[in-house]
Amino acid sequence: MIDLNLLRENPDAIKASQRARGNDESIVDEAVKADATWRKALQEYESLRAEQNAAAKQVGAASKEDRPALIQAGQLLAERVKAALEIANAAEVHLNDVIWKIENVVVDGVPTGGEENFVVLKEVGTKPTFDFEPRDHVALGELLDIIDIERGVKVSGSRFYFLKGWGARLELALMNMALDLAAKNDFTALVTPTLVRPEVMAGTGFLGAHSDEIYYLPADELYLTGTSEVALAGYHRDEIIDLSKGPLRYAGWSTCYRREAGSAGRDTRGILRVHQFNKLEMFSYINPADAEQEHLKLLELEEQMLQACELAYRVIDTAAGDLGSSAARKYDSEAWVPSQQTYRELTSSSNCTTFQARRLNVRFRDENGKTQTAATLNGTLATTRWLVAILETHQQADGSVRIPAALRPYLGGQEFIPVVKA
RNA sequence: GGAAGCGUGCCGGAGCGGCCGAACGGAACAGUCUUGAAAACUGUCGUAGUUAAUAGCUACCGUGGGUUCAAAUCCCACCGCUUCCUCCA
Repeated sequence: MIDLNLLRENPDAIKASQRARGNDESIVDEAVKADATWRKALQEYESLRAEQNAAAKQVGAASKEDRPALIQAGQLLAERVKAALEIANAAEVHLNDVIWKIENVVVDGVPTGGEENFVVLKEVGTKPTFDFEPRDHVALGELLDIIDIERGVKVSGSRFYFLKGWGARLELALMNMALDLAAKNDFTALVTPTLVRPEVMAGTGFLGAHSDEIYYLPADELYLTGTSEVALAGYHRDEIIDLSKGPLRYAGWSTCYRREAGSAGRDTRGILRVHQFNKLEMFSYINPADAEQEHLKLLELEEQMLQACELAYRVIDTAAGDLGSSAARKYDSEAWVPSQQTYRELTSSSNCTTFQARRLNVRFRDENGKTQTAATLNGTLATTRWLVAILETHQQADGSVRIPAALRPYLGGQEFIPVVKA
């Protein structure tokens, strides 16, 4: 949710953001109008209510004889109050309807345009070259007997899989390495719930246009989360958190569930795009003044992970039109996937400024003791998808896969994943 | 799943339908005293909306409805917690 004060003081800034995103600008004018209407209605109601409160007090103090007349007057007043309240409530509902449609105001410097208008900030590492015909991760998974897609489909349907043997261990090793890195950098580990209430899901901004991406359990009114970001953002909902000793940082591990409703036919091969995977997510609660700096820190840690996995990658600054509704800026890092001869997203880090926290009512006390809405940021430190890039990048001619040195301590020192099928 | 009880401010804990945004205690903060500290004493001590306003007004006593001139206080529903029983790990 955007800041109402910004709407009142500088609606043009919001319009500019809407333009950059390719969103409707006129909704800002509508919001300004709705806000004014609501405030007027609210004042109307409040002054009537004040009158009523005073009148009710008189009844209490009045003598037996005077009471009937006062009560009768009060009855009339009560009706007017009720009517005024209804008007004010309706105005507030309308205001919220409009205001919730406005997406977060983008940070200065975010490239304008749509999905293809991203700016490449850097390219790191050398893309692997092979003096043999490289296999894709599906072939490698079969050869090494570490990814069983066939049985995943048998048990759960398309876009499901089993990780097996070294595959399962590799994923856990990756998660553990990421967790260690996070812990070293002041992130508290959290294993989070993956079923959340509607308010939390809505608060994080996932129930907007893309709500059909989300699994929902109507019998229990719970949503399955597509990322632990949801639980991590809800963690401090309705709290005044203490940021006086610095930001609150969490590293949330969870399984993630995505319906992939809009991507039928896309990435159908392998485990690049699946309904269920695991992820370690960084999440920071911070003073908004420090949010951009924190964003760079998250990116830096993501890069450390990519480098530890010895992957070639690039970092992009996502264009405004491709940002999620909560994000004011988003950096993605994409690793080179040899079988596709292209970069694929492995991490995504968003600065949500105060947008998410305002919806979830997460505040802190500033230097003056005043409560202020906190800023929230999130970033990926590891996901199951990383296995795709790792396996394909480090494959050998015989199909075995070299394990990056940084991961070996988490795998009992193992250096290669051996071929088990001829 | 069945039964009973309970949900009040940072915590504990009062609260006859009007005088309750809420007693009292603790914690915290500030000050007095003290060489310093403790103790004692004094004071401050919720959040939000509206407003030019740290004035006023409004709202909030689990949540949502209702009754009433007036609700923390009565009624209904829901949610949560505790205990007992049952069940299952």
